[in-house]
Formats: sequence, C-alpha cells, structure tokens
Amino acid sequence: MYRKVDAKEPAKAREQRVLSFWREHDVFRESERMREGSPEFVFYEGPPTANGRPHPGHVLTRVMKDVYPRYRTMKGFHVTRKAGWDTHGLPVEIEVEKKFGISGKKQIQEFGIERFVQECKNSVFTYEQTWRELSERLGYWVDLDNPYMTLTDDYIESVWHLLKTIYEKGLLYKGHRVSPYCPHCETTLSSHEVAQGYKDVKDLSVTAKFRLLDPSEVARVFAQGQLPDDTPTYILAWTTTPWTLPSNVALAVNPEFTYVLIHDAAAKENYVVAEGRKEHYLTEERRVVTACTGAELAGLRYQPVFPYVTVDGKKHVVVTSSHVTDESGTGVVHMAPAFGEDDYRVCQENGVVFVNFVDLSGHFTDTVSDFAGRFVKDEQVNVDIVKHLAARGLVYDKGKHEHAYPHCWRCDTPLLYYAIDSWFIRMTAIKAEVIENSRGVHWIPEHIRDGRMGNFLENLVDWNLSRSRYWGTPLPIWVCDRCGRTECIGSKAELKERAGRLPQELHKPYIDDVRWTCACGGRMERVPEVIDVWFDSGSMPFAQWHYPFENQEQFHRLYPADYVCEAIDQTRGWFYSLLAISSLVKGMAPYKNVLVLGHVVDEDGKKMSKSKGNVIDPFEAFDLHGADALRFYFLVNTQPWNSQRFYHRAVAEAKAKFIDLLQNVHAFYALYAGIDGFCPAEHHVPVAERPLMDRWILARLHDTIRRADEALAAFDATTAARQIQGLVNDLSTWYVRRNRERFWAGGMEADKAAAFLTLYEVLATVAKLIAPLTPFIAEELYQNVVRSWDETAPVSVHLCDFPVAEADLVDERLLDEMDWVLWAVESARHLRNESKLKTRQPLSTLYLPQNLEDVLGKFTDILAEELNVKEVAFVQLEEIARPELFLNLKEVGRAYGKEVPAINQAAKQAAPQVMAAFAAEGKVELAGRVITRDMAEIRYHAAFPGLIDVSGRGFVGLNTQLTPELIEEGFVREIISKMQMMRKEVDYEVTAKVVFAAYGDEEVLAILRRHQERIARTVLIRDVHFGSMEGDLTKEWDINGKPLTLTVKG
RNA sequence: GGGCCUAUAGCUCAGCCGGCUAGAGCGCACGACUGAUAAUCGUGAGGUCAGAGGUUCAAGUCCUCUUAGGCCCA
Repeated sequence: MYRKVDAKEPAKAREQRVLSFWREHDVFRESERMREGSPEFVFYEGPPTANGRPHPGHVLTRVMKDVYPRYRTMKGFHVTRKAGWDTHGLPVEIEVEKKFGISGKKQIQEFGIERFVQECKNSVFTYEQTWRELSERLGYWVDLDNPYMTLTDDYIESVWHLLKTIYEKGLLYKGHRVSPYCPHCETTLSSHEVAQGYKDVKDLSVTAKFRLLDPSEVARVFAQGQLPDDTPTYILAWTTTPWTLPSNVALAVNPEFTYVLIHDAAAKENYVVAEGRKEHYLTEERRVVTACTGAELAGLRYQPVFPYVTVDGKKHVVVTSSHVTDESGTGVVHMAPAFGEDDYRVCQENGVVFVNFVDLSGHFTDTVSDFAGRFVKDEQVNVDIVKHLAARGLVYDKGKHEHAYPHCWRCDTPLLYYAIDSWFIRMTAIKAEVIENSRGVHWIPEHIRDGRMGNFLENLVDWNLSRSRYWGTPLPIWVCDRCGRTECIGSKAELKERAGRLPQELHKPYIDDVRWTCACGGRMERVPEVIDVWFDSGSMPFAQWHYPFENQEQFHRLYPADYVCEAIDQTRGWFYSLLAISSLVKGMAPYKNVLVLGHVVDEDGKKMSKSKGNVIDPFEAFDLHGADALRFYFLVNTQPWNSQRFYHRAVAEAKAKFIDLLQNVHAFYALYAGIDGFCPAEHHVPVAERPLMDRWILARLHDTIRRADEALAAFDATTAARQIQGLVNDLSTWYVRRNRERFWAGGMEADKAAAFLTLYEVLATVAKLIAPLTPFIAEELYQNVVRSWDETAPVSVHLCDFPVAEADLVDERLLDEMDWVLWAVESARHLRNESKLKTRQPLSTLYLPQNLEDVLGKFTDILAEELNVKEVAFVQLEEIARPELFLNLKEVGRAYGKEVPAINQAAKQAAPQVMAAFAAEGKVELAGRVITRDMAEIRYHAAFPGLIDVSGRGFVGLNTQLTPELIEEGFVREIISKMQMMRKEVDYEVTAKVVFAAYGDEEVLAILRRHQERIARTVLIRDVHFGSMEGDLTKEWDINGKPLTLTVKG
C-alpha cells in the first residue's frame, strides 16, 4: 500500500508524475469547482506578451501569483484565475518588421497594412506554447484555456466603452505632444529607442538677432541713459537647429536672471544677453550699459526673423521660463513650439500661438515659401537659412557645434523633436482622487504607497493615449472633415447605427474604412491613431468579461481585486493603468492588496539580460532542480520585494535543505509503515497519552500551522516558508533521529503505534501546509501517506482545507522546555568533542544545574540516550566546580604595572565571597587595587574527573572517568556499529536475519561472546560463527585499536 | 538632475518596540553518528553591522550627512 520512496529520484521525474496525476483528475478545475458559491478571493492576472520567451523574473512573478490563490482556495475561498494575453503594441510590430526585413512606416505601407496587421496577429502567440509549458512545469494554476486577449473584438469593444465613458466626462481631449520622431520611418520613438541612437555630430549653429519693437518700452525697461532711444536693440538667441527659426514665435528668458544691455559703439546697436554670458559678447568696442531682470523683459515684442508666422494671436514676444539656463548661448532661448518639449510647454503656459511648418516626412511646407519642400535636417538647408538671415543683417555669429544628437536606431536618420497630434486623458483633473484611491490600497511593501507610486502620482500628467502606429486598439473617435465635429463610439452597436455596417474586425485597416455622413454633409472619418497598450491592460477588470455587454454578474462579483502582483517596473505600467482607468470610470481603486516584486538578478547582483548573456533558462532550472526547489528558493530566500539573486547553486541548496530533507523523512516513514503494514485508522492513542517527544513535535507542528497561517494571510509567504522549513528541519534532525528505534521495535505496542501515528499526523499535515508553496512534493507526500490507505480523503492535497492550528496541542511550556533540552544536548556534545571520547563510548554522568531539574527532569531518558551516559545528575555548580578569579594580565598590567604579581597572587587566593562579590558587582578590591570587569573573569574548573562548561544559560558537566564496565560496553557498541555498516554495505533488507563470522583479537572476541545475545538481537543475527567463513562481505576492522575481521552472509 | 530601495561573516540572508556576549544556512577545517546513509549531527576559524556625525543610561536598530550598488523617471 505504501510506495517505497526513492529519495534520490530526480525531481523532474517526480514532478512529471504529479503533473499527469493532476491532469488525470482535473485537479485545478476541481479546486475551483468545489468552492463555487463560496466567498470570492479576487485575483487579476497581469497579461504577459507571448511573443517573447519567459525570463527567470517571470518565474518569480508566477510563484508569487500562485501561492496566495492556492492558499485562499484551501482556506475556503473561490478564486477565479483567468489568464490573459497582452497582444498589441510596438514590440509586436518590430518583430514583424524584423521577420520581413522591413522598417518604418513607408515600408509598412508598401508591405500592405492589412497584411502587416495580420502578420502581427500571427506573431503574437509565437511563444504561447512555451508560456503554457512554463506555467505547467511551475505548477502555476491559471486558466489558460479561457484567457482574455486584448486583440479580440469583444475586448476592444469593452475598451471602447471605457473610452467613451471617459469622453463623455469631458476628460478625453486632443492636443499635441512633442516626441522624438524619425521623419524617415515617420514614427515617434520611445526614450529607450532614443537612448540607443546618440551620435556625436557637428551641426551648424547660429546666434540670431531679434530686434525689439517699441523703443519707448525698451527705454523704460533699460534706463539706457545717454543712448538715443532709436538705437536698435537686439535680443540674441543661439540655436543649433537653424531650421526651427522660420517657426519662431517667442523668446524665453529666465525670470531670475539678470540681463545686460551691451552697446556696440561701432555698429551703433545694442544687444541683450544674460549677465552670466556677457564676457562672450564684450569687445573693446562694446560695453555694458545697463541691466534688468528677466522678469522685466517679459512682454517685450520683437520683429520676427521670418515672415511666415501669420496666424492671429500672441506671438513674437519675450516670455519667461525657469528652464532657461546660462550655461551656453546667450541665456535666451528661441521658441519653436512644434519642435521642442520645453518650447511647447512654455508657449502653452504663456498663451503663445502654435505653428508647425514641417510635414510628417520632415520637409518644409509651402508656408515656408523660401525653403518649401526641402528636408529640414539637410545641412545645405540650414546653411541657406543662415545666409538668408545674414543677408538681412540678422546674424550675430555662426559656427559649428559638436554635440551628441539622437538618430533613429533603425535607419540612422537624425531625429526631430516634433509635435504630433495626440489624444490625452485629463488625469490632472482627477489627480486628488487617484491619490486618495492609491492611499487606500495595501501596498506591499508599504513604502511603495508614499514612495514610488506616491511620488509618481504627485507628478501626474495627462495620459497621452494615442500612438500613430498600426497594431493596437483603434481610438474610436471619428471627426467630420468639413465641420470638425467629433464623435466617440462606445460599442459595435453604435458604430453600426452610424455607419450602417461593421468592419470584419475592429482593427486597422478595416476600421478606417468605416465612414458616415455628418449632419453638415461632411464625411465622418476615424482619426488614424491606435491607443497606448497600457490602456488595454489597465482595462482588463472590465474587458476580460466583455463588460458591460456581457457577464455583468461576473464583473460585479470580481471587482475590485483582492490581490494583484507584478514586478516593481509595473508601478507606472499596469498598476498605474489599472488605477487610472478604475478611478476614471468607477471612482475607486481596482485592487486592495498589491504585492510589488523586486527584480531577479544574477549571482553578482547584475540584472539578467540577453545582451549580458547571464540569463538562466527557467526550463534548465526546472530540469536540474525541479519546480518545487525553484518555488521554495524564491519564497524562502528573501522577501520578494527585494531583488533576488538567482543561480543554480542557490536553488540546489534550497532543494537540499527542504525538499530533500522532507523527502527523506517521507522515505523513512514509507519504509517502516510499509514493513509493519501500518494503517493510521487502526490505531488510536490519545495525544495526552503519547510520549513527550510526540507531544513536543505535535506542539511544534501546530505552532507552525498558526504562524504560517498568519503569515500567509498577511501575504508574507517568506515567513511562512521559513517557519515550515524550521519545522521540517526539527522533524528530521531531532524527532526522527531521536525516535528511530521506536519504529523498528517488534510488534505494535502502544509506544510504537504512538510514534507511527505522530509521524503520520505530522507528515499528513505538512503536506497540506506546504501545498500552496511546493505543490508537487505536497501531492507526492499526500498521495503516499494519506491517500494510500484512506480512499475517503480528497483525491488531491489541493482539494483539502488548510490545516487548522489546534490551540490545545500547542504546549508552549513543552516547546520552551525542549529548547532547554537542545541547549543541554549541544553543550554536552561540545564537551564530548573536547574530551575526544566518541559518543559510542558510554560515560557515567552528565551534570546539569539543579534549578533546571523542573524543566529537564522529565527528559533525562532522552538526554542519557542522546549523549550516551548512564546517569543525569542535577547539582549545584559549587558541588562539582571550583571557581577561579582569572585575571586578564594585559589589562591589569596596563593599569597597575609592576603590582601585577601581588594582585595575581591575591586573585588566586581569593575567598569564595570575594568572587561572589565580583560576579555580582563587576568589581572587587585585590591587594589594595580595584579590579573591574574588563580585568578579570570568573572561570570554573571541574572538581571531578571530567569537563565542565559554564555559559550564560547555565552549566553542563561531563564525567569522563571510564570503568571496565563502561569500556566493555563501548566495545559492544563499536562491534554493533561495524556489523550494521556491513549490513548496509551489502544492502540486506532491513528485516533480514544474517550470519556473522568473527576472528581476531582475543579480548574483542571474548566481549563478543559475553554479549552475543544482545548483539544478535540488535543486528538481527541468526548465528555468530567464531572463525573464518565464506560470505557476502568480509572486512577487517580496528575496534578501539584492536583488530577484528568480520564476515557476513545472508 | 529628481525619487525609491539596498548595504550585517568568504557567499546568501535573519536580527521585533533601541536592551544580555549580533545569529542561521552554505562554504572551509576538524570531529562524530549510523537498521534515513551520496543522508545526518557537533565543534572551530571567520564581523570596522558601508563611512562620519548626532539623539540616548544604552544604537546593527532612531535622526542627519556621505559613499557604493540596484531600480524608476527626466
């Protein structure tokens, strides 16, 4: 009935067996089914993208995502675990571009948008099988057969519904965003992409002259004294992008800076620059006339350097901005709002007009009549622009400027900073609410709340929703080409009502063909953008159920989440997008508990990345150590929000210290329970009637259940894992080791039954206790220990309830007392070690403090056996030891010099009360000198033949005097030990009786004869033959220095 | 440049509300045990608690600054 356990079986084989068992009995689904109707523990799965291979970090995430749902299921909750896939976005497009060797929008258009989009769709699930396998091998239970996928029409429709809700609240608006932009690929680049493409280049730079208008105003600001009011005054501004000058609409100065007015006597004109830059603009001909602050310059109007900006509104004025520095140029920055993020912002803040004279391919529009159609980053264009200015006397200076400028990582084209039409969600309007919602969330670790997330929300900006790409959820906004009327569509039904038809799918390019006629007679056409993929994933609480079009009940039952978990980089990613959308639509946080994980790093604490080549393949780790070992390592190693080092040696260690240890105890139990055909149902020994050791390990067990339960309830699996590891370690290294003999006693006396029952109860409970943490070994243990005889028990450990700590079994006092026992054992072993007398040599007496008799008295059997002594005596220290006041001569010498000999003499003769006084007060007077604690200590010497050890907790003494009887017994133990080793080496069944033959030293043989019966009983010997014999194994031994040759035969 | 986290033995980590001589595992050396046996146990060596200053009767722990590393963002 018990399967014999091969503790050396590779973990992979064991786990494969468990996996097929789970499949066969549909255990995962059953675990959900059996809790239907129970309170819901709501878990949201953050969707990964399946077009890349999983990384060790994904293993950690999945472990932490799995543990708590499993735990809660066992605690009686229903946990819906719907998988999800994040399918849209630029990374997918780039994979397809790579596959077909194309790059950039033009080539995509040549490739065909329909074909491109279909290829994206095909590529999305490239690694789905690998991800499935990862989940399965890891024992990550999630419903991969009914996942939500962001690319389905249902999902998109739900997202549209959310967008329309936001639109109707007036929070969705169109603006511009200045982004790094490649005019060749006609796409914006992410900061990551930009960072890849910096190159040092020499660009033409120019310091242009902007003539101030309104001489009277200028005269008022600068009290320019004797200079005629009509002296032309120019503000100087330096730029490395002359092509932006035709779009100039303002000049920015720092309001805090001082600006000086420099008069050039030769040219009879004035220049304005920041004071911090003035030395670069002074010559013999020039002098500083006067100065004013940047703030005072604000509002001055100037003559535009090009005539193209004709739009009505505020333009060509001096504005202020604190971002202006005086580290280069003139301390004045020319503003072209379409071509710089700061420019755009400053112009917006100051109500200055917006113009853009460069088309999407980077060429001047017709408005710039002198340069129309020319590419702005072309060097000659910039030269021509400068010449054009120079011809009109508007160039102060020109030169070449070398700087790092970003280039497209794909096509090497210099990037433009370029204002793109963008749709925004006005997050700033609900900022206070978002912050409040976040503050109500239980962030784990807590510092995320006010730290990373809190700071991020304090600096909240509007959400730039649109992406001018192809593969994504289309922004459902239609605009009339005549009257500009806009409409946001919130469902397929609405779309059909407007357009009279639906596209074949809600993706580009199909959706772009859906048009209708506006009330004004114009044509309603969709804006070209798709949306940020973060909006997709943040919509999942709604869209995973196709809410509100279907599954209203599911949605309401499963919102908000009790638990989500991702790595820390999701703070501004998924955690934020979920929070933002929920706050916008529902006015509340979408989750209650958020576990934020650290990153998985390599052995040296470096990030694992493909480029460094230090990524450990998760599958290799599964094969090598097994999923349980991986899971346990991640759980026990450190709290999961710290970064975790991951390397094979560390996982192997976790396996050895927990999985293997437990499997060893399991093997031990299976072996002897098998031999005796032990069936727990057939025996009953009340716990109160079991030996102390049994009561102790049960107390230890139930104490651990309580602690582990508390920890898991608080999302602290690390503490739970550590508690359980401690239990398993005590079980193996103390309980089983100390009680082995009870399991191989003959028959089935009450004591033996108690031992079996106790070990059974512990193992059966541990199986359930570890089920959420290490589900494979838990199942293995449960099947063999419980299900092998109890067919009424649930089919799988994962269908069981979590163990309940029984308070009356947690005997705190007993736990405390066993701590003292272990202290005594350790101290005594230390003495054994010092005495050089091996444990097989019995000794007469172990001395322990009398005041511990109450605590240790009932454990004398255990102590005597463990330490192999005949007697445990509880005594006063003074009875067995003599104290000595031992001086630290170096310290005493430092204080009292040549008086040391006299003081030392006094110390050696110190009366007991002197020593008692020193012990109590830490100082005493010797030979007229004060001896303090740092100068002396009290040492104890054994007053009996043996050793003594005195520590803060108490003392332990070991009598090492040997008698002939003790020596003879030592020989017996030695002979038994050698015989057992031989049995093991031949590998007889543990119950097989054997024959031994012996010859050698007469004294040893005499001892063997005298104790033959006892030896035979212990070693299971049928017959001892004195002399030589043919057998299975013959060995020559050294028995305490005397030769003995043994032969064994089955 | 801003923010967050981390720093304790050769390595990986504990260390509660500030409180006895700062612990564990691994590794190393030595020893032991043995019907779990490529398992197990003990002992030993190994510490500037990153550095400096402060608060306190008392600081690894609280405060300030510095240094180094990691992460997020500009």
